[in-house]
Amino acid sequence: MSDCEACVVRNRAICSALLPDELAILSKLGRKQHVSRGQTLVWEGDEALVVANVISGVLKLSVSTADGREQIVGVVFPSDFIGRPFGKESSYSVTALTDAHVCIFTRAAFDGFAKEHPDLQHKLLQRTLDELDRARQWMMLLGRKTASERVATLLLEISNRMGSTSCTQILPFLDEFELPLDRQQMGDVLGLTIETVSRQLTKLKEANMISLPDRRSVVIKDRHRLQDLALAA
Amino acid sequence: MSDCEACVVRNRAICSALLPDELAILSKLGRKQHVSRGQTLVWEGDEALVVANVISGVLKLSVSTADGREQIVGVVFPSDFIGRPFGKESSYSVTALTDAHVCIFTRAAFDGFAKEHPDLQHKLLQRTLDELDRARQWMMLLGRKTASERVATLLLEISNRMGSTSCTQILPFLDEFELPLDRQQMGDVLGLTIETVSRQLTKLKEANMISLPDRRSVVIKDRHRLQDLALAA
DNA sequence: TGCCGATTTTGATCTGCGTCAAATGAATCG
DNA sequence: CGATTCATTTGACGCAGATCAAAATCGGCA
Repeated sequence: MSDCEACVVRNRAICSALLPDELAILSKLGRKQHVSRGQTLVWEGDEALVVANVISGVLKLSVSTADGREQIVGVVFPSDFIGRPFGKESSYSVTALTDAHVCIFTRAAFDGFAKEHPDLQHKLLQRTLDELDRARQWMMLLGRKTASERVATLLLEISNRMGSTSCTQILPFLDEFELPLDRQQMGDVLGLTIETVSRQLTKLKEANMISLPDRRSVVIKDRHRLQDLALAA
Repeated sequence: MSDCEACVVRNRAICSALLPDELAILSKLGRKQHVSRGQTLVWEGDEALVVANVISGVLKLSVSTADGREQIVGVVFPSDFIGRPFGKESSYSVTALTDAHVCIFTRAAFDGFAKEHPDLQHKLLQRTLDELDRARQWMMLLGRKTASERVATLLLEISNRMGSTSCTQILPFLDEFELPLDRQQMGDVLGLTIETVSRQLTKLKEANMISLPDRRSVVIKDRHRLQDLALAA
């Protein structure tokens, strides 16, 4: 793999737990790979043979039923970690929502390296704990929030996640951003249909909380009111 | 704390990662505590000051909205780990569903010990990854499954979890068991109302997939059909 | 610039589950 | 052992969001 020291996510990915010489060893185990929008990196139910760091782009983690219903169970951004180290088949598919670059490892190679590097495992544990907290917050959304609360929550969540990984790095969130998801995918994250998502967006627009310059863009015009709605107060 | 070597969950809890002399040190940091049914160990939003292992009993992890809606985001059984090590406030409450015994540590003491014991952190990482997989499967349930599919899934899940922690230890699941949840709590796990849960149970009973000897007992009479329903095929 | 296919929005209608209310059953206690 | 209380079930009805259908809008490309 090319130079890790120059990697744009060097300081945010789990690699930040490593010293330069350790990083050099790890870099030999992985390789940089391009993933095109729509391409699936890991299939639900397959043995998880690879893990990866996201360098650029956005990917979804999704679960499907036999009859074709889909639920997106996670969205990963640059510097996030993908995959299931230490055994087990993957319980979800990983698919690129935008063109992406990932830094990919075979699970066997990564596991072996991780065993020898407690600091890396510590970083991974913290990340996994954070991810679990996020998943649980989302369970509240899916189990108990109304459609408008769900859509408001998603917009704020994306605003926050995109902000913290934006090039500027300074803003905690962005008031204007491009959605990495289309309407169908927003429905799949929120447990709603495409029509309901569309209707709720129109309502938020009419209530002057947001505007929608084009189908992929969102401008948050009244963050405060959007937050009140999202919190389900 | 009393003798860890004799602990009933010694071989299943994260402590199994430790050697006898390490265990002796850890045991000095914690203490055994009784928690009565209904008692809350950790409050949502509070700084997470304790972590614990469950020795006996069942506890729920729950999230609430300002206006009183509740979602149960996890149910923990004997040998499971509770809490959020390494900083952060707790994003959920922990409350006993039955009388319970836990082996409790201050977070500071546990964090310090864990830092020195990579094997413990490794165990904790695996457990957290498993928990995350379970949470994501539950997101599919909450986002996309119908009421009857949800109830079927819950019954099978409890059957499995209770089986693997039962005294016999041999069975992968139990066909007869006591529910640790009442109807309201089942609704709170499933994102349904108490009435819907009750109606679906009646339907499953009428379809001869289960029987309900009393309000807390369930007998699975046709696991195969129940599984088909749960899988949403 | 104007056409074509895909995405999104909007409209009309339906339905699964929620809400409200009452009846039944099971546990506790004097 | 009957009275009280709480949990659960059952019934009637309403509504948020799903479904089905059509119109509008956007993006790409010749």
